[in-house]
Amino acid sequence: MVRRTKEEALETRSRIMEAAVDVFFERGVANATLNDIAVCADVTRGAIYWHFKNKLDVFDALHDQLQLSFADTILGDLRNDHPHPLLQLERLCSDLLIDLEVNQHKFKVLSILFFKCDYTGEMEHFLHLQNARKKQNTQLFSEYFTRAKKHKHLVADVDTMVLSMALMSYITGIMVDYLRDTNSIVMRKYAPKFMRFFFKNLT
Amino acid sequence: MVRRTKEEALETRSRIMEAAVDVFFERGVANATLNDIAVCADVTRGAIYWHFKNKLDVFDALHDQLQLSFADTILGDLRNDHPHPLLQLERLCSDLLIDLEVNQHKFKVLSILFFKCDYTGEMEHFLHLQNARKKQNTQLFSEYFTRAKKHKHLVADVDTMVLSMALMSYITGIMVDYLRDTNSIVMRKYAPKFMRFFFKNLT
DNA sequence: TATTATACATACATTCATGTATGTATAATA
DNA sequence: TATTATACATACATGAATGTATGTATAATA
Repeated sequence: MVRRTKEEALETRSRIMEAAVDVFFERGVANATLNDIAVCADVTRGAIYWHFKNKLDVFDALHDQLQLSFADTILGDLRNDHPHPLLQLERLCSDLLIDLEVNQHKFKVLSILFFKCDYTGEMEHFLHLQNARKKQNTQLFSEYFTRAKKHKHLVADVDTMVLSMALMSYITGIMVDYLRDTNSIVMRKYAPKFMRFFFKNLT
Repeated sequence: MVRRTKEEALETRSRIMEAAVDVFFERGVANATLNDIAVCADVTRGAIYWHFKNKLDVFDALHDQLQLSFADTILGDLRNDHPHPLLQLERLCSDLLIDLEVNQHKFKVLSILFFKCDYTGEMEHFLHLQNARKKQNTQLFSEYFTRAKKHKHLVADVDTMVLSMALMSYITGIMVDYLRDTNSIVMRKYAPKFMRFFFKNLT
């Protein structure tokens, strides 16, 4: 029994979160027990109850982390004033998809969100969060199209919001299908193809 | 305590399945108890254990039912030798999406599959089933494109499988986004728009 | 340096769903 | 019509996860 420093405590907290990712990924959120997570993080349940209110609170932390990372990526990309916004967006989307193949952490967390948890009861709240984020991200996507209009790369009468929603759903679908069956395609090869197809009749 | 006839027994079985849909939809598969389902179906757990092995077996029945219905719809449509396969497929996809808004049962079951269950442990099996079905349905989709090539509606050098996969993912994404937030769009209005956009550069 | 709050570990009580075993009235069947 | 299998209902034992209460060694702080 040792009293940890504040630094060590923070490290414990993030170890718990990493362990939660692994346990949620393998056992599912509903089926995962706090003891599973504790064992995986090499602590006891006491530690988890110290850092988090309960299992939901752990999930909440993971959820928040991912949601923010997505919006950040887009916002960061938007700061770059690209001469051809459509190509810029095409590249961004392609990269987002390919990142699933590269970034093991994102892959696991997204797999959890799509396939390893049920959004009922207190979990339903997270669907609302996802919807809110989706609307924000759709807005961000439409910004690319608006810029494209200014560059005369896009005819003025297209509905940028419908276009953004379509693109968002397209990406969601590709992600879902990929996460469900990782072996079905190699993202590095197919993501550009899929995206090229979408943007082909725009550029 | 009455002994039911065979007819009544079959009715009991389907009542249990319907109740399961409602309970799974509200409480989630993992969180739903067999007692919840029993109460909802106005029977006891004994009845469920008589008709099904356990909760997973109930889910399996629901899963099977839906999977078959989808393939049937496509196969039935393919029997119709339409003069313009691309428009035929566009219409089919649009109808499939709009059906979510009309058919309450499909809506609930698909919501369960996407958002109310986690595919871990013994549930993982169903992901494999879904992958297998997806491959079959993608094949069926590509049949439309192959026919379109014969009609010279599609240039010969496009990869029909990639096109089918893209379309499949597109539909998946639209479904997921719609099921997650039913109020975001009116399918009757947007499904044709989304589909038109996809087929615009093909037709 | 004395005190206090921290960062956990340990122990316990409660709840609750599951599977199974058993009971039983009555269709089905011969 | 007698028998048997059916279609459930009821009762019970088991296990397991949760939340909390309590213990404690030591950073932090004054």
